[in-house]
Amino acid sequence: MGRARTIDKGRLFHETEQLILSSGYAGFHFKALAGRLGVARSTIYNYYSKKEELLTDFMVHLLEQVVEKIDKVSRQDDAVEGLIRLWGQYAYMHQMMQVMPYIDKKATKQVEKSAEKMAALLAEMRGKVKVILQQEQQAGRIREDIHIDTMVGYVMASVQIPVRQHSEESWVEEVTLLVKGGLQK
Amino acid sequence: MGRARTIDKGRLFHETEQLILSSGYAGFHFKALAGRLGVARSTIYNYYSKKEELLTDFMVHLLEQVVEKIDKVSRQDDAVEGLIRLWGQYAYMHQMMQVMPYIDKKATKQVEKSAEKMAALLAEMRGKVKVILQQEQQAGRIREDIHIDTMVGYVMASVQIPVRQHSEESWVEEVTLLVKGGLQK
DNA sequence: ATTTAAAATGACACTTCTGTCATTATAATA
DNA sequence: TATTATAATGACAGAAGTGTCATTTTAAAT
Repeated sequence: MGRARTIDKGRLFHETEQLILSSGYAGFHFKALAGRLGVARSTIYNYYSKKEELLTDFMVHLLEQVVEKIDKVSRQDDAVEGLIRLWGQYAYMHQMMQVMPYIDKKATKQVEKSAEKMAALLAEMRGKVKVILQQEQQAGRIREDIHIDTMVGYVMASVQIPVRQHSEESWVEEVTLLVKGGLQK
Repeated sequence: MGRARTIDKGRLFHETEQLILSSGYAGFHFKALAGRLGVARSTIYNYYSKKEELLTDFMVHLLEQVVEKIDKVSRQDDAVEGLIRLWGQYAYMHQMMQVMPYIDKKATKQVEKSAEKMAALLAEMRGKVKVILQQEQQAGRIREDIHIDTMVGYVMASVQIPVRQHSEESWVEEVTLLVKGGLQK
């Protein structure tokens, strides 16, 4: 019994993502979110009592998705290409992550907890990339004259290479060539 | 005659930069800025009547510096290494640029004008990097099987490889090796 | 049809940033 | 020392976001 809910976590997350991508952290507030959802602002407080809680909860959700996919990638044949392909799919994640530093992590206990989880997931992500590169090193496919953490940073940074003048597939192809072989002939 | 100014554009720019680097766009407002400068908030309005004007004016200033330095780099022996070294010096510029999308560019005519100039300077920057890469191609030092714009994006993205566990010099060295030669042995 | 539990809502008080302006302070000049 | 031009300041009104709560709406159960 009782009245049926008009919004669910799925829509909440989807509109949160869209709002941040279009307006950034400064433009992310419950008034704008309510407008997108077609409900009154106060309605959102029935789901999350602070915008920081909604945001960090969503971020954790997003990172968990990506970490899971990295696991699949690491079991693939060409793991480096797999990573680049994953970056292509989650290119917007990076933009989402950039709002992290501005979140007041001490807003509530819940936020604090989610923030810790986010940090842990990001570390896990870097760790998994590192393992992949080390596997490639052992297979003799990757150089050993450079600090492994620099190479991890290098692979992670490639997510930011802008695309989208050609197809996503050709982006993956070209970026993989560059990350593996560099600029040189 | 008249009272002497207590702040100048140099300090204004410096504190603007520091404030954005530490608090992002959300934390950039005249109250915080006045605190850093040690003056009343209303004092800043004697210099800039909108925060968007101050911000865009500063951005133009910053971009002009970098564009000028790219010119020097392009006349260097190893231009690609020169670019990476420049990225090392201006690593924070990228973080500054990320606030651009959130600026209300129609705040005033002045802001509109500066925003146009910023876009032009960014395009000029990319253009200069492109020319450098084309020169390297003609010298036979760089591959020709990948869209030039993808390569420009690749070089620009390398600014985001995190450093700073080792020295800045070893960052330049390692990142140059990676950008030129990739991960492969 | 009535009851009821849960969800949605609008109104209210609060906080923070914005932009202006009359007043006050100060350095140079007469 | 008195004058004057310019800079700095605090106070004010306004705009926008936050979080709460009493009231209203609605779907299901009786």
